[in-house]
Amino acid sequence: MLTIFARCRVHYDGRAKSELGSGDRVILVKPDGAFLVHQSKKREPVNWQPPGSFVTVEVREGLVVLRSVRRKPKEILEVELEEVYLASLFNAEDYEELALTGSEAEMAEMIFRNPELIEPGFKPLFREKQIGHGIVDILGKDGRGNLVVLELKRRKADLHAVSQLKRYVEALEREHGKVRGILVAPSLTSGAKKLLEKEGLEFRKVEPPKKEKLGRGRQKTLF
Amino acid sequence: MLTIFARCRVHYDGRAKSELGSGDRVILVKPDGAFLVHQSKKREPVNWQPPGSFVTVEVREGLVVLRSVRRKPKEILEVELEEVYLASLFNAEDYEELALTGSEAEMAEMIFRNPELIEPGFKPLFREKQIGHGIVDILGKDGRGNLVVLELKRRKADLHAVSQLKRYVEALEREHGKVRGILVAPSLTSGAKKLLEKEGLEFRKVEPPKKEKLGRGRQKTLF
DNA sequence: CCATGGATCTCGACG
DNA sequence: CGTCGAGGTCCATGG
Repeated sequence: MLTIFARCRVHYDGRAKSELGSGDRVILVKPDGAFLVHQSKKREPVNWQPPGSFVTVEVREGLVVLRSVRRKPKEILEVELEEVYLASLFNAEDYEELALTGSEAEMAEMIFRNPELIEPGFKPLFREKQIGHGIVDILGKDGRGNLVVLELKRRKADLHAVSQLKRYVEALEREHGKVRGILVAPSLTSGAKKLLEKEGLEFRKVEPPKKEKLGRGRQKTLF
Repeated sequence: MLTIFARCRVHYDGRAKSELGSGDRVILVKPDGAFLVHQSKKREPVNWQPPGSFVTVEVREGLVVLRSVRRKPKEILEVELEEVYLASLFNAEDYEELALTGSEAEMAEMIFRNPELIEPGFKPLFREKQIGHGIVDILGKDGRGNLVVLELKRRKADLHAVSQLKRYVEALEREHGKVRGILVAPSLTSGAKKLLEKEGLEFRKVEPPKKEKLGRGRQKTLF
């Protein structure tokens, strides 16, 4: 990894186009082609290039210019180095992957193992099931044999989540009869609650589970 | 800005929970409280804390531990430094803001200045208009006096965009009569096209404009 | 390659 | 502060 502290200008053209005037930034170039330009504020880089991009260095009018090019979509990022304060190369050895818990995927596993979290008699049948217009989180049946669609959210559900659920319910109702739609989340925004009620959809309060023992991130390759 | 190259372990608990075993990473701590841990791959930090978090340093069992705490939601990030290869402090002076063109906001401006991009006789009336369930990009009327909702996307529109548009149309049709919904984007995904047609919604191909002369980012405060 | 949807999304705007 | 939606979103997963 190459890290540079420098006063620089940045030019980007691709999906959009941007200019950034002269100022001090941290530049990070990763071996996979990822390229980051960070100002002294915010979590997000002010400019960047994703992994798979290719870096070159050239001198233009006495200035060193870093140029990162991405194919498909065609994007070009150029950093004019006006004054380099420090440049360092870091050969990072890292064989570890992040192990994370509390995801929506774990909510789904929990519901499959414990369907009464939704309601007594609920039977989950499919996971990530492709239907007419989209991919349903969980498709199952209730105690009376009605088709039930679950839309899971690991955090507070908003209007978008309700629209998503409604789209699935309507797609399924074209082939089957009445279909129940249940939004499963820790909570709802005020607007989501209003729309949910108006559309005749349901809500179950469920928190994403946090495992105590976190496996290695590699575990995911075992499935 | 503080930058550290180190072999470290990372522990996070908050909205989710994660563990990252020992390996070499770049750690970036910004004066606004943003805290980033980067592995040698990907554009995204493997662990982070957003701006507004507070960093402390402590020594635990002979190891230096960086601890970043966020209030609301309560989140804790801890980095155990096992071996520090380099640590540097960079006093970055930067008064420039990014000037970006090609955004959805600029698509909207273009349509207000040039409504026939949608169709002859179209009259845009409101921008970012709050309606029953959400906020409409552009609300206007067509040549025959019908209410028209535009949903703009700066890139290829997907199923999600169609659901959004449909939600707006249905909310408006509760009060007014027939309402036309038009998705305005450079292109559509296959699934979006199918759903759009089934729902009786329309599509107009429009590319986000790229300005030639980019103003300072500050310009946005003038509106 | 495209399509789909999650994310510790982040970020800005508005009420 | 919560709600809402954009984003050069990035990213993994399937077809």
